[in-house]
Amino acid sequence: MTMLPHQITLANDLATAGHRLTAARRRVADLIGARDGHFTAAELLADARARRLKIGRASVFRTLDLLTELNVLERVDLPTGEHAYVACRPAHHHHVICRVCGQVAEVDDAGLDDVAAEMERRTGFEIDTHRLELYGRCPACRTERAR
Amino acid sequence: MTMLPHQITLANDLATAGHRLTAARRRVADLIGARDGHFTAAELLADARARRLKIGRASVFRTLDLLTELNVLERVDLPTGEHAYVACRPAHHHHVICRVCGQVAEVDDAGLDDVAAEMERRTGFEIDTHRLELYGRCPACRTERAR
DNA sequence: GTTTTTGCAAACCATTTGCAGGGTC
DNA sequence: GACCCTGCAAATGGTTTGCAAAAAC
Repeated sequence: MTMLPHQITLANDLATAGHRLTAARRRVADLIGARDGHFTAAELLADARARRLKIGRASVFRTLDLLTELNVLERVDLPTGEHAYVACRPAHHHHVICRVCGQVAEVDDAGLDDVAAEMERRTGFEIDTHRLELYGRCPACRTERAR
Repeated sequence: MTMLPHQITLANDLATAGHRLTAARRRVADLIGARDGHFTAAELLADARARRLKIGRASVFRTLDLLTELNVLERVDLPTGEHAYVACRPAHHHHVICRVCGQVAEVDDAGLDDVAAEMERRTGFEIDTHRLELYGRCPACRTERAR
């Protein structure tokens, strides 16, 4: 449930997982670190262009995939249908997403397992995974004028 | 938590919501009714072609959007990243999706609200929506050989 | 008759892939 | 030096759009 800078971690994770620490990857990691909240591949690409960084479209996608595999990035589907990514620690589970500013907070299961168990009981399904995404307004955006 | 035939409903809903009940829409509704579990736009299109029904690609997408707006269809994002649709009642509920056969069961909140409330408390966010998708194996696929 | 829908094809957008050159270990 | 990674541009796959003809009300 915290929002930490991840850029250092990102680069590290790449290196330690037996992947080469290249300029392109470092740039993508920086761009991600410079953002907070969720972001799409397109936004990252735009950021890169804005900063006049030379990164190929494909490399951005490839790096995003790689980081997702390493579990330092997670892909979420926004209610709009867009695919976004959020940086997060490799254990954690669910995301609360601010629909005003895009800020993301992480929360642990907080009893969700029990709910899943209950649903398992009711449906007869054997449930092995679940995805929960919550949307609302972050503390900052809440106070900012009733709106 | 049931799986009912929806085709009749689908057509009805269209008509009563001030939309024209056209051949194309009726065909899409039939195709949806003939499926159980989730399906993608592409699958529906394939079904139509298989049955030699004349429906334009665009009409399928347009009808799908329309039905989604009417809340008789819901769009879910499979873990694979695919977009699928499931027919369902226009109330708040969640889906349990069988990863073997694609069968979908509906469940109501079963205590999720409390979990959400807890997460609200912990993060300071004001949560107004959530999406939960559960994946596993349905009763039928469970019994079908340990696998 | 007016307004909504359709089907088609082209347009679009996001993501992927093949490949030759360049960088990293 | 070997292998991994990059950038590019072209290919792809899914979804949308513009428009004139056709259907619904």
